[in-house]
Amino acid sequence: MFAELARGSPELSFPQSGFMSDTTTEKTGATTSDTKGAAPAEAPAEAPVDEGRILRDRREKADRMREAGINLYAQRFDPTHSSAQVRANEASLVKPAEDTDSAETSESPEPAQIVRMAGRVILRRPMGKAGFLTFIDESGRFQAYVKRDVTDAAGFELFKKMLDVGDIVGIEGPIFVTRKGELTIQADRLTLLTKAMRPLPEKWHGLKDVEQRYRQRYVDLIANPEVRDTFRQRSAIISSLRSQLDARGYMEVETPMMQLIYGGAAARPFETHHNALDLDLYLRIAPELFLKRLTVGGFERVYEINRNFRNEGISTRHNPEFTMLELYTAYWDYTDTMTLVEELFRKTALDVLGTTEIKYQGNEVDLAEPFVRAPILDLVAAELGLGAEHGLAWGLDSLGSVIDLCIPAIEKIEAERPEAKSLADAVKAADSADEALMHLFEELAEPGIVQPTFVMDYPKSLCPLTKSSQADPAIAERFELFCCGFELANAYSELNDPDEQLARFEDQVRRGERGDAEAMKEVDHDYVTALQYGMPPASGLGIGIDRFVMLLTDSLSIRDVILFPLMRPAKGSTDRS
RNA sequence: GGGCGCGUAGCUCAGUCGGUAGAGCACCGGCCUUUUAAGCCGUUGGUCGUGAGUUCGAGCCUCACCGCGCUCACCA
Repeated sequence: MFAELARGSPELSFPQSGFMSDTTTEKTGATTSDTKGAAPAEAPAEAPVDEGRILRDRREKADRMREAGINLYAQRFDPTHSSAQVRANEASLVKPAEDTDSAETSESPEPAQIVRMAGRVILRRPMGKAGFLTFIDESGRFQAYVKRDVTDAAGFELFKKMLDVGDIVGIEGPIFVTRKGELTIQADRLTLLTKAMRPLPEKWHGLKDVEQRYRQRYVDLIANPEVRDTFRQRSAIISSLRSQLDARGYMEVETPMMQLIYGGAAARPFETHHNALDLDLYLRIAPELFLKRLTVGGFERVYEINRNFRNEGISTRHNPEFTMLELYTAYWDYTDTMTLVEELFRKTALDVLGTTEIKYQGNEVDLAEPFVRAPILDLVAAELGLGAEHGLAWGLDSLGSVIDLCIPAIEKIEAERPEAKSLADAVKAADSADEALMHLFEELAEPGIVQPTFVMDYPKSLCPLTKSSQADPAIAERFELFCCGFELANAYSELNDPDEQLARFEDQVRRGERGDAEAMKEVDHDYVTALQYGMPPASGLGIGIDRFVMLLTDSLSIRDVILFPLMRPAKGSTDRS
């Protein structure tokens, strides 16, 4: 590839270099005035008043450049090297002799190789008849050296008079090393590729304002290199998961995001409407019921990585649209899925970070260690100090038995920990014994789980899509993976008995009628029909991709791993856009 | 939705006791042919989130509202 780079060839194309080009002049000149004239008919000619002096200056400068025949928005450019490629090939690219005078004597044994690079100018250091500019391309920063004696006249004029930090430029010339030892491209030719009309954030503090970073992520990405790294890692994580699943024989599918009946999770949906069919639809809260229909159809290993939408509050761990990996494996139960999760997490960390040792907000976790497997009730009993023969069980008829077992221990805890106040009240106010115990788990045990832990064996009454255990019918074969204090995955052995599924759906609808906003509103009869055709025993898994990315990138907020998190519209004067 | 905090120049931030708004960088002008946040000299730039109120006088005090962050509730 580099061999094609004609050594010092005069024919290297420089498509829009034409400061001097008459045709370019005419064309851009005409375009400019036409554009102005053709603007929305009665639109006021003046730009918005609040633009500020810097923006007005930039506009006036752009007008002057257009009048001089400069194309502010070039058609194309052919970079031969990224900054990373130049660094990787330093030995073969750097001019043999640094002595600039000898170049004039035309005796240089080998003409230096000419390269072309492109990127956004982030620093300018003019020094009279020469100067440096630092630019970034996707692989990093690099500097160019501009000098009146070597740079084309139009390029030098551009650098001296018109170039702004933020502009995107193309540079052509040989690579050399400066006296201070920095790898540099000598700009034999310098061309404007895109004019920036707005200034970049301050050059060493960057962009700090969190709100602006989220609202204008493009600026955040320019100004904060570590943000680029985070989103590169996010992409690499998803890519790693896909290749692992593909290698294991899973097929990626897409199922409906607009659904007539929503299901597959306990959550409130977004509502929308199809005009032509005059049909009310929901944005999906989970793809589960459709993916399982596919296992009925004979696809034994399927997965989907895509968005779900839940009409709930926003927090550092919740965005209304979030990305989930959901997969289903025929003939497995939830213990097989536990093994899969461990292997997926390990391999992804290795692929993306090169290690299984993770630091998250001060916690250290090694994914190479076997994940703990712990029944919920054992964790609750341990927190309450009840010992091995704790007597806790799912499906107890009365709340009274839970109260008898737990309240003495809870009261002791409340006395010791002020933040645990009202725990006893919450237990007494629960709708069922199962909910009381789940509440105890969430309050007492869940926040303290740092090492990766499969919390397993949930109450059947709260898991309408999960198959029960043979050993104890009150137990649902379900686990959730917790790590560093938050939930990362949820999985179970799938309920595939159509009669039982119908009964559980009907129970859900009754709950909804009693006022549970997160229960199903309507039985999905087609899903029951699918089960009647026979679904193989199967285990399903959901991994919250955003949270997994948070864990691997040490991000405190889900908004730091979602490119464009949902924000309220900016109103009034805080609107900077 | 509740609680706490924040909002000042394009960016990062000061702003005392209520006395009429500042710095650095950026911008603009000048000098400078291997710099490194280049340097030197000189300018310019403000609806102090919005709107009321108190006051002779409000960036500062009071109230309401808007937006953001953290947190609680809810959830994955």
